[in-house]
Parts: sequence; C-alpha cells; structure tokens
Amino acid sequence: MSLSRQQIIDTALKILRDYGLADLSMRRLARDLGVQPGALYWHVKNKQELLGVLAERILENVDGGAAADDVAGDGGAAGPGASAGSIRRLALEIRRALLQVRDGAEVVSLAQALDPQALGPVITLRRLLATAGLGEPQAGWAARAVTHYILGAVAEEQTQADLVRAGLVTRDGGGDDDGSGASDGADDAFNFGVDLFLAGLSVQPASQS
Amino acid sequence: MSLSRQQIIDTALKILRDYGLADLSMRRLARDLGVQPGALYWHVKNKQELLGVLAERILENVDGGAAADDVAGDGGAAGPGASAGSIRRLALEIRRALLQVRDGAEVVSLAQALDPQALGPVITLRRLLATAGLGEPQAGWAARAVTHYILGAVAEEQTQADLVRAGLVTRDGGGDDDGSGASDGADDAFNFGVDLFLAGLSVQPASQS
DNA sequence: ACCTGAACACCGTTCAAGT
DNA sequence: ACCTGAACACCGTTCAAGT
Repeated sequence: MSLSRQQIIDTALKILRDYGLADLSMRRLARDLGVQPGALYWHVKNKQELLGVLAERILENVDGGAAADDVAGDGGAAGPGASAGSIRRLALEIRRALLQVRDGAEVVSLAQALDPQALGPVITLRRLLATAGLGEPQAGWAARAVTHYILGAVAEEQTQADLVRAGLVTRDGGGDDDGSGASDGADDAFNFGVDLFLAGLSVQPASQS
Repeated sequence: MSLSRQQIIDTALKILRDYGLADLSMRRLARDLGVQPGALYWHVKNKQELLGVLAERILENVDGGAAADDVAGDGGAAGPGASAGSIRRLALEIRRALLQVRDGAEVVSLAQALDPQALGPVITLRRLLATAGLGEPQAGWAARAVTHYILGAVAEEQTQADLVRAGLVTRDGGGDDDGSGASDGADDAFNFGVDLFLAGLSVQPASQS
C-alpha cells in the first residue's frame, strides 16, 4: 500500500519514544519501515524537516486553555494583567509535553534554533505576555527567554535520565537513591525557575536606549 | 616530536573557531594534525571528553573580578546583597566569551548537559546568588536557570549566524538589512532577559514544598 | 610509550534506473 | 508517482601490530 508521509512521521516518533534521539537515523527509520533509505526522501525533504515536524507533534496538545485566565488572586507575583497564572500553567504544560517523549527537549531545541517563533507555544507565550502589558519588542524577548529556560531545564533532566538509563551515572550525582519516586526534586527546581521569571515580569525593568 | 594532548586541544579549538562544530570531527582533526584517527585516542578518551575540555577553554577567562561587587547604587532591581551588578556583569561576560568561538554556546551546552555544575562560571554564579541571600537548594536552581537562559539565547544567536553564513536565511527573518552593523538588536534582547532574572531575584518567591 | 593500518559498524543524501 | 540499488563522502571507535 506504499509509504506515506504520515507513517514516516509516526514511526519516527515511535523510535524517539522507545529508543531516543541517538537511535533516530534515516537508515534505522527506513529499516523499521521495510524500505530503502532513499525512499524516505520522496516524502520528506531531509532529516531536519522531519525533526521540525516531530517538534510540532511533541507540542501539539499544548496551549493550555490559554485563553482562559484566572483573574482571582493567586497569592504571588502577578503581572499587571493578572495572567501570571496562565503563564505558569503554560510553562508547566510545555514541560509535561516535552517529558512525554524521550529527548523531547533536545528535538524541540533543534527545531527552535533553526526557526525561532515557529513553535506554537512560543507564540502563545508571547500573546500572554502582551496581555500582561509588555510592548512589542519586549514580549517577544521575554517569550524566547522563558522558552530557553524551559528547553534548557528539561533537556538537562532528560540527558540526566539518559545517563542513568545507560548506567553511566546514579541519580543526583552521588545522592541517596531511595527509589520512592517521589517528585524527583526536578519539579521544585523547575517551578522555582518559572517563578523567577514571573516575579521579574511584574517589575518590568527599563531597557537601556 | 610526537603528538601531545595540548596540540590536539589547540587544533580542535582552531577548527571550531574557523569552521564551526559541524566540521569538528575526530577524522578531520587527525588529518589537520597529520596523524591517523586512532592516534588521538591515546591522548584523549573520546570526542565527548574533548568537547568538555573545549568548553572549559572557551570559558577560561570568565569570572569577571567576581569577588569585587559594587555596593554603590546602580539604579535598578538589586538583590538584598547588592550583587545584582556583579551577576549582570558575569552574565554579559559569559556571553562575550561564548561569542568569541563559533558555536561556542552549543559546545558548552553539550558539556553542561552531561555534567551540570562542572563549569566554572556556573559555580561563580551560584556563589554570587548565595551572597545575594539565596539558600542552598535555591541558589543552585537559580544559577542553572540563568545558565540555561544564557546558553539558549547565545546558541540561538550563533545558529542564526551560521544560517546567514550559509546563505539559507537573511538577517532577522525578513527585516530590513541596513548593513550598518549597529549592535544587532541581539544585545538588547539579551540584556532584557538578564534584567528579567535580576528583577525576579529581588523578590524571592516562596516555593511550594 | 606512542602510532599506523585496517577494520567494524555505522551515518545523510543523491540519483539513475526500474515499475 | 514512487521506490530500489548502488554509490559518494563521510562518521566514532577499537585494536593488533609495528617502532
């Protein structure tokens, strides 16, 4: 029944989930599809385009009812527009989506480096920041800053997980591994970073020039 | 006079500066040194170790008289310890060092992902944050958050520069290229992000345990 | 101790030729 | 239109054997 672009993407995502980015080669992908490597290039421009599509897929379910913002008091640092809650919620959702797929942050980083603003959640983020009162160059800058933080933090988590899987390192770099699986500490670290941004946003420092 | 670890590192750095990370292969490195690829493995464990050493080299001159903090008013968001100025200065210095070497942020990111805290400037950053009044889990979290932002932002700058070099894209993705070479806009974007962090640090939001 | 030669097990991409 | 076969130009790493 011939090869389709959709099954290439689906199979690629499956390899990513099950084996990680290091195992996602065009040749391995072709083998899993029972086809010659060259056949892929009829349906897909090159590996980079494929990774870009995968990045979109990884984030496709993210946007967090972003239109709905809670105006009620959330007892913390809130921006002028009361959308601090929405921003935090969006950030946590992006992280959750990235963590669903092995090396997800790395894949999205590759796509984002080549084409900043291309990703949906980044646009949503900028919109929220605009609603919070930021003007046009600043909203974009802030959105990308938050994105860099999220991608860096989650990439670090996932790389560490890869290393643990490979047996090259134990959790926390020497800490006690109690195996209880209770929230990891990574959650707290991530939330702290997000709060840092949100607190900063409520102040709106003057930019020089 | 035989091969030395030092000249391997020096030559690798030269390839990085002149041609970028994509051209830095063990085989290319061996060729430039007039030696067989296998010879490198006598002096260096593998490519990853080499990249780690390069990351240190890229950042070696960074630490920004970090001991010296200006207590005088700097008219902005300052932490309790008056070290907001030092933190900003350190962040700008890290960026400057990364920009000296083509794909410098990418290389440092690779090293940092495998071993967070290993990098000198990250430690300096944590120390400054501790001086600013942050406790022990938080100072480390904040230091890594700032690091992720810096690496992500500069990596984006450099990837864009690579694409421009390759002629695959023009500046700013459709903007007017006036060729005046005046500060790029990237400087402003970067400073804005750093200020965001600094403003956030002066507030110290409560983290949910 | 330090390096060569040669191999092992891979890559991404292209493209004539087939159907 | 869609795929195969085969090639081109590479990778990182290992390791017997040489000096």
